[in-house]
Amino acid sequence: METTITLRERKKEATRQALHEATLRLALERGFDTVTVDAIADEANVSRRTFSNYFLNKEDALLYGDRARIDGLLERLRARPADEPPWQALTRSAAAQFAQRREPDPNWLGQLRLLRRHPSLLAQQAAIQAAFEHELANEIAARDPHPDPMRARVMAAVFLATIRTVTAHWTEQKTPSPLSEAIQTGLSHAASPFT
Amino acid sequence: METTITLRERKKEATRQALHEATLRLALERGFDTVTVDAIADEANVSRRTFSNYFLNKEDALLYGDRARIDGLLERLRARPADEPPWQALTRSAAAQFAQRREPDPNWLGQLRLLRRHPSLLAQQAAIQAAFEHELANEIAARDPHPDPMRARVMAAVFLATIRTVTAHWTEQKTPSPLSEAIQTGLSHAASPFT
DNA sequence: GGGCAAACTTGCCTCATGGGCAACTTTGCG
DNA sequence: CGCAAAGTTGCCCATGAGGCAAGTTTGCCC
Repeated sequence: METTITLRERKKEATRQALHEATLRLALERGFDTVTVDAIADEANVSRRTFSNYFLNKEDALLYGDRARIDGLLERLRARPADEPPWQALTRSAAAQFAQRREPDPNWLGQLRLLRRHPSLLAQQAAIQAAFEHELANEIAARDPHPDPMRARVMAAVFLATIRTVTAHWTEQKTPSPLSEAIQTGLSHAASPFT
Repeated sequence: METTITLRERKKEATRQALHEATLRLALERGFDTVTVDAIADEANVSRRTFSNYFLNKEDALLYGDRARIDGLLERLRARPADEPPWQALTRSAAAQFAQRREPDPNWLGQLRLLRRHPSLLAQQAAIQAAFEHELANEIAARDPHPDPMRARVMAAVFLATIRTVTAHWTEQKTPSPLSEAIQTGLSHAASPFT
């Protein structure tokens, strides 16, 4: 599943990754909005036109990692026992996803720092998550003995919003505590009655 | 509070409203992405340059109503007794905000229909709400006897995500039941343990 | 190994857009 | 009534998205 078989596909993935990294690197160097797509394409040694073949815009390219991370989360979720209650499956998947690296990827931290300052990135991130919300909601409904579509969607939305919020908050505080802990705390807040 | 005193301010508001409505009208007629800013400005009898003075882009103009609605929500929240527990204050504010009209504004319904089909609108909406999240979180923290900043933010995010999700869901189902009910149900889902 | 088709990249072009600037018009107020 | 502030507009430019067609690379079958 990991190994993309054909050379063509491996190259494609490499290009995509290169563009993503070029975007991040330049954005951190010069500030996100002063970076042009031309510059990014240059940095990745492809034409500007090729950039457009891979990403819709700078935001999209920068947040490519987010897409991957969320995909990972979804995979973990699907791998969990089918009879596990939805919220527990979500929590455990999140735990697995965020616990993996002892110290977080510096690239990712850089991305988060940018995210905080640029509303256009926030918007794009939300759009990415919204696209996932449906799949997430389906997965949730599949585990619910009395599936209520709206409840499933709300749960999916709450889950994603919590992760996004906690991550943002964690980034702003230079908290020494690991992110995975913060996520668990946040999720438990979201899961317990707000009263 | 309602009456803007000066002529200047009334005119400004009228222009803004005209641009918003022109955007909605044209988007419903021709489809959101085939409408140009030029056409909108024309329809509202101002120059394209003036459009830019009021809104960042088409999405922003279309979602002007959302901004207003959210502002209303915040006002209602602030008007509530200071010692009311946060989640209850939120729920009641939402109830007041959504119960007001017996049958929803057809313009708003049109807007919601567009929202569903256009990710760029979803993104913009999320950005608007994100900008709001801080104020909401502050209001929440102010009501919490043991304020935990992260918890307040999570609560704000959960609240907004729930409203957004329920509204979207309600729009997709032609449910005969009123939106305000759906919102209350959704909020109660979000507030009760997901277990 | 050769060769063909599909996939990918690139350059070129066009149209839309955001926003700076400066001239002009409208409104507020002393 | 007249000036200053606020708002509008036209002009301009840098950037961007994406269609199209020519050129290049890769996959695959003979």
